[in-house]
Amino acid sequence: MFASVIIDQDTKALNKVFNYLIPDGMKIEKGFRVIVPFGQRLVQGFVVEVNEKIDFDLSKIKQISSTLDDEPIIKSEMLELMKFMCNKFHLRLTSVLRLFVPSEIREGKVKDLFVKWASLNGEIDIQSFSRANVQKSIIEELIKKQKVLLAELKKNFSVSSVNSLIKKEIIKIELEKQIRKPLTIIQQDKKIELNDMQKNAIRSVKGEGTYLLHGVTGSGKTEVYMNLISNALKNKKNAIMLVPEISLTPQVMSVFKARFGENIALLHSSLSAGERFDEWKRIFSGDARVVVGARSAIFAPIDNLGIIIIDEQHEQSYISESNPRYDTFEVAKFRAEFNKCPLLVGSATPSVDIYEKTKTGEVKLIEMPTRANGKELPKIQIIDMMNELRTGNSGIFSTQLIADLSYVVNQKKQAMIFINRRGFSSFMMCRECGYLAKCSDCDVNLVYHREDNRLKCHYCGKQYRVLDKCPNCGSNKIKQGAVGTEKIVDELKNIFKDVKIIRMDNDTTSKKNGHEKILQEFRKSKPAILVGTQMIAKGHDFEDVTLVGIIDADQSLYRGDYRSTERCFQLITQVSGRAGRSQYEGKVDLQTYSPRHYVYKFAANYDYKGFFKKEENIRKTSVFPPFSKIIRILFAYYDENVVRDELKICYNKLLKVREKYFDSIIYMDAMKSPIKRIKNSFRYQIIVRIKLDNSDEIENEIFNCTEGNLKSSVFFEVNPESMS
DNA sequence: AGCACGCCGACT
DNA sequence: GTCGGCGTGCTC
Repeated sequence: MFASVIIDQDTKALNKVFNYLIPDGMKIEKGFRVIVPFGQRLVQGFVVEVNEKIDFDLSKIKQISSTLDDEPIIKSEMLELMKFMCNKFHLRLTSVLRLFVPSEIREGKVKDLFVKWASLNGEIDIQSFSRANVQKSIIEELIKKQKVLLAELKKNFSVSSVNSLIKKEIIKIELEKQIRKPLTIIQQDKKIELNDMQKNAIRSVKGEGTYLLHGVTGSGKTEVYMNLISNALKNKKNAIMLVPEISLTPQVMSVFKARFGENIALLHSSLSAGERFDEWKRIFSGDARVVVGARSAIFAPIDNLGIIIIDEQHEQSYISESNPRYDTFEVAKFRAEFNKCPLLVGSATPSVDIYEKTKTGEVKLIEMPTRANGKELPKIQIIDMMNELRTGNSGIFSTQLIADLSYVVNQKKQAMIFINRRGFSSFMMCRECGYLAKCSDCDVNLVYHREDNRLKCHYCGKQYRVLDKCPNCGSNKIKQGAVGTEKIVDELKNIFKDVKIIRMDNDTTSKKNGHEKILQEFRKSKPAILVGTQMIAKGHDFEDVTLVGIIDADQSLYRGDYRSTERCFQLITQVSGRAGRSQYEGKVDLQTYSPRHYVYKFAANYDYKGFFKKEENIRKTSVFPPFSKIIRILFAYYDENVVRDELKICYNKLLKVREKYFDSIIYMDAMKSPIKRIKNSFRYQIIVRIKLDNSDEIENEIFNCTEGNLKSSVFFEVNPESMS
């Protein structure tokens, strides 16, 4: 018998299977990890197939050295998924396989955790310890308690006495496997009476297929999810639920823990290696039947799925931005089809892409148009910042926002100020000559961070000392430019002297539990103003927040990205949802320099359908996704000439493809990437926009043009989230 | 990825 | 003469 093995080394050259002979008597199945001789050394690999015959020169074949598993670590569903993902996203076999097995397991560095119990090894004659008093009392303790934790014994008596008793084999040690449980707040499960809208939603999800739950903020989507998961469990099936990393807060987790208890496994980025290892094994062994986690939890080794749920479907984080790049929705759809179970995605602001699919019937639409508590959504006021300028206010805050903030402060309530950037101010710029401080390894401007008074590169993390003189012209008029969270906090502190003003962004939450600490502090301070980036927009219910200010709504709008309007709409809706969650009425002040843009009118009226219709129309006439496909091929290498040459080779091949599909290719061009250099690699890219008919075939032909023996790293993306 | 093989310059 | 630089190519 022969085994087809994928070598666990993520290189272009090893992106294929190697055949090995299975030694007599060795148990090998699909999905086993094995050690095989490879060249001059031994390497780890994954068995993906077992065959009787192979198409390979038998004289060159080697034997498998050993196995690492006695049951498949990769189940057959995942092997199918591997093939699907390699095709769909043009990925390497190994990079996909590595997604399925957490590095803690793959590298074998993390082991099961054991606690050591000490007990007496048979009958002991206590009289024989006349001289050794400590040892005597240890034995007395053990007679009394039978079993004592070794660590406790060592702490309460003396380490050396305990050790000598172990050496004399008077004490025996037993190992007990310990499961490392991620810390969660224990909370009582509140059974909530479902309303008709929710009951209807639950009833609508029946049988295979993809469903979109479009429910306004506060319509009670989470209850719907939990009921559907309960139903799956009742039917002896398992479930996966994905949420954006950012909303995996202890609060959210404790709600699920309260409902599903020991059945649940949590997977997210702040687990320790040991916790992740144990959670994964609990899922693998079938002990955990509900997996709740961020993007990568879709690869959880759980079978017999009864439902897959993706919450906040529109979130960018579901499309992996770094390698391997994949779209979680497509993976979830594959797994749902494989398990013949429903896939439910939910959002208050679905992506244009998925909503379009409800029109074609590919996705079934379920609507929850009203809030569960019957409260009105907060009123959104559009504030024209151009008008502020005309009336002589060139500050960050409009007079309206200041007035509303004062009101909130007087009422001892809370407000949130939302801003799109981090850092004190974006860039350091010389007012004399226009010099901008840049990173030496990346083609990006450095960002000033006041907390540690340094300049940082947000792409490679390199840090620099602050400039006091312009290195170009020597002037000392080198200053920060645009507005960031720190600047806003400073200005607010000037206006509201005795009010608690809290900042929350990437910098202040980077420490462990930093997130939680800030939110707790905010929760107990009244009045208070919380200033933050995207992360304040997600899933926190603060009863006393009655005002939300959006400082620079336009930020996301004019970036030349076809998705920027939809993002802007999502952001406003999302942030607005933070105001007036309880009995108090909420208000949103939306500051913009382009108040007449259609996105604001629809957003202010919470008119998703109206927005979708307008946006759909624009995308259709301009032939942008979902009515076309955008392919981006990025080349990166440290030698600029090499990248350019290799890009040219690829482009020349592409010209032939364009000739062949002339009517289908709307646009094709090669250029420098907007960020020309990252981590000392020069970045060049080709953008191709193609019509939808035949697009899979054309996509594959385009992909083929990128293959060949190239020095550059090549990244191939369809409808990328970002072009930089 | 690693490791061998191979082809050129520097030197105990 | 040889030692060692790294560019190229292969690993069932």
